[in-house]
Amino acid sequence: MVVGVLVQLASQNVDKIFDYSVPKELECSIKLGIRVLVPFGKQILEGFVLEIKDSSELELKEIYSIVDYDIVLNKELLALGKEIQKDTLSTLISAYQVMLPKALKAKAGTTIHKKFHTFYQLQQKDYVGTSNPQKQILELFQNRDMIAREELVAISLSAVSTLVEKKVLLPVSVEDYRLKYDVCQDSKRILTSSQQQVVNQVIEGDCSKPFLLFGVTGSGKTEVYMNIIEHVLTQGKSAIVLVPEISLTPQMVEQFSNRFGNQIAALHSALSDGEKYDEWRRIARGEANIVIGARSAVFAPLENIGVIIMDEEHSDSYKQGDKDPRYHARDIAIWRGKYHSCPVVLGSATPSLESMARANKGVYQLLTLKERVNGKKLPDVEIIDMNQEAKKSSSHLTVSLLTEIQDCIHRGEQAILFLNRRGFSTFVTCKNCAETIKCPHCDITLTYHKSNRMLRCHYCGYATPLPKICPNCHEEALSDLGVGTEKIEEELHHLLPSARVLRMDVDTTSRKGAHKKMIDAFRNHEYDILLGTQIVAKGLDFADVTLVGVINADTSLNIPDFRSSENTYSLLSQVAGRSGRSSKPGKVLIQTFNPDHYAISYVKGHDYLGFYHEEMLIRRKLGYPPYYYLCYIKISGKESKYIFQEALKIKQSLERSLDHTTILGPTPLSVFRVNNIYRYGIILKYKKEDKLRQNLFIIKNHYKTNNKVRIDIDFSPSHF
DNA sequence: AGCACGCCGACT
DNA sequence: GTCGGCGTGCTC
Repeated sequence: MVVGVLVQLASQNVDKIFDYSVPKELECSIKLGIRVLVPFGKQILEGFVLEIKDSSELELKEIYSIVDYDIVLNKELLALGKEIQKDTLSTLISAYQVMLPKALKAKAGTTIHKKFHTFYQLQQKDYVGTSNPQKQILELFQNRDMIAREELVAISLSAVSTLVEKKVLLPVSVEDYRLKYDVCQDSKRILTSSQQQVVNQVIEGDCSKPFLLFGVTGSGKTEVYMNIIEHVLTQGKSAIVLVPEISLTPQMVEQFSNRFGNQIAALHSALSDGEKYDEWRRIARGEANIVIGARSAVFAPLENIGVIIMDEEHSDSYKQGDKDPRYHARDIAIWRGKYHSCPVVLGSATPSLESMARANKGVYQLLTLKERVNGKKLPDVEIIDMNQEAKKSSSHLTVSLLTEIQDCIHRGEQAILFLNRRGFSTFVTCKNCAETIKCPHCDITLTYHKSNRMLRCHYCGYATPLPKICPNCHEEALSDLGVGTEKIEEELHHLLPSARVLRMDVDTTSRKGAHKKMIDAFRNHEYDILLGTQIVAKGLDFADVTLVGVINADTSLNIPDFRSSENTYSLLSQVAGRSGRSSKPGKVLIQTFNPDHYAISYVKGHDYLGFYHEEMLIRRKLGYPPYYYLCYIKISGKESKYIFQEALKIKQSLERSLDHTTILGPTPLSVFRVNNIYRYGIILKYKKEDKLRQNLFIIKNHYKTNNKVRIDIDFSPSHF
């Protein structure tokens, strides 16, 4: 017997299948998708068995040993890995490694310490106890087939040992799963008719096309998901639920665990590697049939999937952009949906433009939830023009906002204050007229480089020195902006001394469990105001929050990215959606220097479609997605001149080989030098380019032995 | 990723 | 004459 093995070495040069012969005694343990140890040059490495055959033309070494007796990559995942390699031009090994928990990756450096608990199983069903404790113990087995040692020993230690001696009970070791979920049965709610309609369409409709569930904040999407899953479970199938970042949506996990108990497995970043491994194992063994998790949970080793749900489908956290394979979980979900012939549900209150455009073209099936459950109205949104306010006071909190906060607290209700911190101080704004300086060719905010006092466009490379005076109002008032939550907290203490403020950001929630504690404390009214960044924007559901204040709507608008309007609209809508979710009407105040910008003004009317149509016009005009595909090529290395030369060569080679593609750059990345590595980017825009992957593959191949140049390719980057 | 092979500079 | 620099290439 001969096996084809892919070694766990993340190097392009070794990313191919090597043949090994199998010693006779190991033959019966060989299966596709297990890991084996193989001699590789002078070292012994772990690898995946991808092929099993009778012979090979080469002279072969023998497999050293077998690592897994259970398959780690099933047939589906093996096929999916090849697809990912083809699609993203990543190495095959990176595609497989991203599917598995870190603990299964070679050289993780962490050993898994399993905890075992002893349980007892009934061996002889007809045995009747001879003593009272024995009878008591045996009675417990009437409706359970496995009982923990502690429970039985509590009745009588000696009776347990007698029963074991008589072979009535069998002790078994069971891995101690670190996470337990308890079911609480009464968490089911009755669906509204529109919710029910959506559920029916998913479970009865045509599942060959993904569904886009467009539902306003508070329309009860989670309840819809749970009902679909309930139906899927009755068919004996399993489900995957993807969430942007599970630590941001603890309430969702709670709802699911209340409803489905131990059937769920949660995979998220707050778990240790060991805990992730436990959960992954439970899934692989079929002990959990609902998987909830962030991006990589889309690879959960479930069999017989009945539905894949992606909540907040617009979130850019679904795209892995920092390392290979640069995949989008949405694409993987759709691929797996096809494989299992099951529905894929993409849910959002603010769908990505790509998805909505596909829905409009009929590529996705659009499902809509227009209203909040129980007929609750969406909150009133008021926009505060900071251009006027900034002249009156230098505070970040306007009088109108402070007054509303005060009123809200007096009514015994709560407020969320959102500080938009993205794009922190890399752009320049005029303090007098609020003008931000844009690229004349790209309609993109220029990025300010402090080191050489230049403004630069990261799309086309245009650069200009930072002017002394504002080109719009000719005042000498240009400055870069930046505020932190600490600063706002200080101001609040000063201006509203009696208000109890809970500050929540990366610094305060980094400790394990801190996030949940804070949420509970806020829910229990230990605080009046929840102040935070992105972390307070999404998924939270507090009944008594009737006011949401956005301190600075503009920061996300000014980041130099073609998606900045989309991200801003989506973010503001999501934050706004935190207000007035229960019986009391909600209000939202948005402080902005750009009150007339469409990404902000459409939030006022909760008019996603209005925003969508306006943004689509701009995308078409500027040649961005969804009208064009993008591909980003990053060329990096230690010698900046040489890197630029090579980047130029790549551009020229692409110009020669591609017919229907716009090629921009090479331009230096916004952070040009990182750890003394210089980086250039080339952007490709295309509608249809059959030869693209083939040509990029050749380029990547060409540089794989050149350790002075590193090439990273990202198809459909979420940002540059 | 390692590790060997290989062909050029400064040393016991 | 040798030790050692890291460029190039291979690992079934």
